[in-house]
Amino acid sequence: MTRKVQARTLATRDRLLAAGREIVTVSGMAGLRTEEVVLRAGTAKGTFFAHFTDRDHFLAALLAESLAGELAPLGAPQDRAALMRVLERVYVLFAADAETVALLARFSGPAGAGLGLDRLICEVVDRLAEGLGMMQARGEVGARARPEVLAEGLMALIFHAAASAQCGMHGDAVAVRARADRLLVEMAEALLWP
Amino acid sequence: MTRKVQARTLATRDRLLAAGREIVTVSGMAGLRTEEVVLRAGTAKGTFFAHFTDRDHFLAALLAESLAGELAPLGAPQDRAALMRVLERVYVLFAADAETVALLARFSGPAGAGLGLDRLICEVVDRLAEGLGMMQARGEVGARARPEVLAEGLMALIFHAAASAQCGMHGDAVAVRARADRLLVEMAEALLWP
DNA sequence: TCCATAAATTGACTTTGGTCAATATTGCAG
DNA sequence: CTGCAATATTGACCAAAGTCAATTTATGGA
Repeated sequence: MTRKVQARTLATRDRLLAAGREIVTVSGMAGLRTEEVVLRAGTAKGTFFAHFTDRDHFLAALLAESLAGELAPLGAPQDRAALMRVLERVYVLFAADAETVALLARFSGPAGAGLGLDRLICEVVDRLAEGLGMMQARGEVGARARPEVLAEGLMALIFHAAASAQCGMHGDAVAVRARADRLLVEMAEALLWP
Repeated sequence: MTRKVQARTLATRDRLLAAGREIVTVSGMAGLRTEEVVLRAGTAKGTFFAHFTDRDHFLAALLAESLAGELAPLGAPQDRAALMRVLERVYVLFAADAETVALLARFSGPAGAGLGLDRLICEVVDRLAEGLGMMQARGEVGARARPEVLAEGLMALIFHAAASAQCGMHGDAVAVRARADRLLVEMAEALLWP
């Protein structure tokens, strides 16, 4: 017989996530140790892995929390300029650091179902598609593809630009970033050309 | 004073890579243990890490070897049909498994400089751009962006489709794959529309 | 209230990636 | 050929993720 989730369970999960949040703000995702998480949360190691499949799933949950707060305010863009602002904003969030890029690559698709990240991305795509549909109706954007396809294409460009912007240990990080940025804009223009 | 690379060094590196190749064909990338690699190669653990930064860099080197053999035969596509065949081929190679997708996401950009993967991708992009340039001249493909930009955009779409095709533990893997496949084609058409 | 059992938690233990001071081998100048 | 400095190799050791049998705690029916 299957029972309802205990309040205790949710409380423990929240304590773990809160601990994770604290650590990430101080040491970044790369510096997060599960030992330290359970220490701060006041649980045993096993509890951590009873709640989250592995370290990466935990980080993905933290990232989803954090991105949700940033992405929620972004509504459907009403014109080309607003669209480009949204793309730029999402790109900046996604390219924040190498960990973020890796987590998004791994969990933003169907593989991340149930973690929050996938739904988050879907919502952004839906809002983009909504805006694109209106722009297509006004002839502001080409109608060579359905709005949903265009929206997903734009997300693909953002992911790619974010990945490209992750320059390992080069000194020319700024140049690489600028190039990725420009590429995103040029490709978006090509895709949207009326 | 800096000396020339010893033959011994290259031999050791080759033994490690050969061992890795064997293991991957049997157990896949996820099943590769560094212990087993050095056991088969007949070296100490430390030698492995003297040659490769970490396990992922080693896997990236293996992947680069393997992809090089597959990508080299692909010339510059002469027309739209040939272009779509190349895209499909590259997509299939990249979407082979979750490890491949993750490695490409991490090392195909500037972060993977010197590992071979980045150059491999660049070569494909260059050949695509070459073909696209000719097609643009014939009016077969839209000239809304420079050929190099279009080529990189197409690679972005391939990466995205490959990532989307990685369905964790769902039974509907086939449906997900088909959706990713269709998306790639539709977005490519939108980008190339004359 | 009481008990059977599902669910949650524990922490010692295992696995595995990665380090490093010590050692062995090689290239090269004299 | 010889000695020395650069390079390569070694393997014991460490750090941290992840496991699991045992234990505790909550739930819902009788």
